[in-house]
Amino acid sequence: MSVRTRYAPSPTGYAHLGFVARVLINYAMARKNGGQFVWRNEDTDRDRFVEGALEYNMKWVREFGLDWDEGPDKGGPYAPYTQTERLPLYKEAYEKLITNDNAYRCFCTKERLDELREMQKMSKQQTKYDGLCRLLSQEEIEKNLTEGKAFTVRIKVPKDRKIAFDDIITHNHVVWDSNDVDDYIIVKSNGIPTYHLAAMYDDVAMKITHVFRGSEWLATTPVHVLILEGLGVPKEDQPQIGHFTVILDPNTPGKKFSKRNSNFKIDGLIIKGYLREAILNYLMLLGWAPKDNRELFTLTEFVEAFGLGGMQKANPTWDQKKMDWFNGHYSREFKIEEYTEQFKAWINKYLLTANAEDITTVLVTEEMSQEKVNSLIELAKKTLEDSNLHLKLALVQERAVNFWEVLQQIEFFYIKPSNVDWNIKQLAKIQDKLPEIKTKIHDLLATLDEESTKWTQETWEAGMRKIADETGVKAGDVFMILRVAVVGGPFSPPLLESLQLLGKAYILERI
RNA sequence: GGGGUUAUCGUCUAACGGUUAGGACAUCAGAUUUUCAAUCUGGUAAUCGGAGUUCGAUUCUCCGUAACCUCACCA
Repeated sequence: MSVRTRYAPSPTGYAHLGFVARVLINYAMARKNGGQFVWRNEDTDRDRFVEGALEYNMKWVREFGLDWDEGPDKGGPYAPYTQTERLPLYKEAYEKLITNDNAYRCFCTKERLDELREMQKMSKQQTKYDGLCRLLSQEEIEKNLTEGKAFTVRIKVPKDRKIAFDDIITHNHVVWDSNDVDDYIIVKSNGIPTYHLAAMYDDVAMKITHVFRGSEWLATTPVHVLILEGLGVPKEDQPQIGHFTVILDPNTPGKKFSKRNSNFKIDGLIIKGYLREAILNYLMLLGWAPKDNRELFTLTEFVEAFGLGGMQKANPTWDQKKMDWFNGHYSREFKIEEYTEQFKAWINKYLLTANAEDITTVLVTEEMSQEKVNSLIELAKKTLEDSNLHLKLALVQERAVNFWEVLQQIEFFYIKPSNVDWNIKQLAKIQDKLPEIKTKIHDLLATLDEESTKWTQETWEAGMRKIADETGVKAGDVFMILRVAVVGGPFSPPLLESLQLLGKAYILERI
């Protein structure tokens, strides 16, 4: 039997990187085994439905280079792949469950349920349905039905039984006492099934062999086992189920990473100019590790190396430093032409198309104002026109973590630094000599003809060292003075190479 | 409170019941260097606690502890 996995999000919100991590596992499992990967649209919650969420989430998963074989957008042999288009199927299923006494209609009102729960909480009892409607006679049920009373359908959990399943990720044999399991509602009073019924029914109907889902589903797994049994699905036709970890936020220890952290927005890192392959690679290793501890994987290499044995049980914490390291690694691997193309693609595709809100939440920080962000975006447009862009990028490629940093590091090539900060540690002791040295550097460069053979880094360097001798300061300090004048601060790409690209007029204007 | 899951350096993790408990990121020191990086070399750093099984426990069992998930007509 062919391996089939699925990713089944509900279109109730916008995806975050946790989505991508989960798709990655399902995708790898299917691809590794030559099977199919299915996208199913679980839109049974009409109240929380968000228009456009499905399309948005699909678009971004695709941006990461992940694709699926069957889904609401492309159809397939088990269509439809949107649950609200499958309602008649579920109806048939739950009627069968009722007929076979695996489920029952519950006419309790929301108010009674709320009251019941309140009372149980107050008396520190387990909050659980009390089973009142289990007691209804056939006559009472018929009467309620003819009166048109609204009802939900609940799973009828048997008494005094063990319910067990084997988790294919944690490799646990998990056992529940059925008396601890609630009679969950599997069909709402509007006739639409809840996750429990719809997902189980569809996994079987779509011949899904392996279900990888979040650990939030572990607690309701006994319900799912019961539904599968009640539906009469033989063991060998049931999907195998595994629960995987959630990614934790280092800023709020022990808490799930949320989209509120802009680094976890699905497009947050992308807008900052991180590379897809780097993000993907980092995500692979959050929750999975190979026996040999290899860390660098392309998507195809990951698929090749993937195995259930490497799945982790404990929740990992996001480490931005490691994310940065991966991005630096992949950035440095590019030839400069490719790197330049990637940079331009980032500007065109992500930076300039991002909406104002995304820009603000992702790029504006304590250190960077909205005005600064806006001016850098203007700069980004300008770099697109620069035929010498690749020469500048070559100087910053190995020292920037992401493209947004690149932009900041090449800014001085285009814009004269507005607030030059001379108050730096290295120059603290020679503040009084600054004017003299600046004049000498200016003279040195001003007297050289840009067209002449003397206009070289060697000449500059020799001249700079001579100035150092004459004024009795360290050569490094003289270089630093020139650096601060030209760049505006103590950090820069290689100085002389930068000057060469800048040109004489621009240098003299600044020193 | 009930049920379930998890626990190795700061972080991600490796270790048929037998290793000086390994690697990566981070960190520290050194080399290189006109700055910052990058690169190279080296160092610091961990088995949650307590019993038990065993010749021997990071690994198996039990008891604690902590964290997470769940206890909705949400998924």
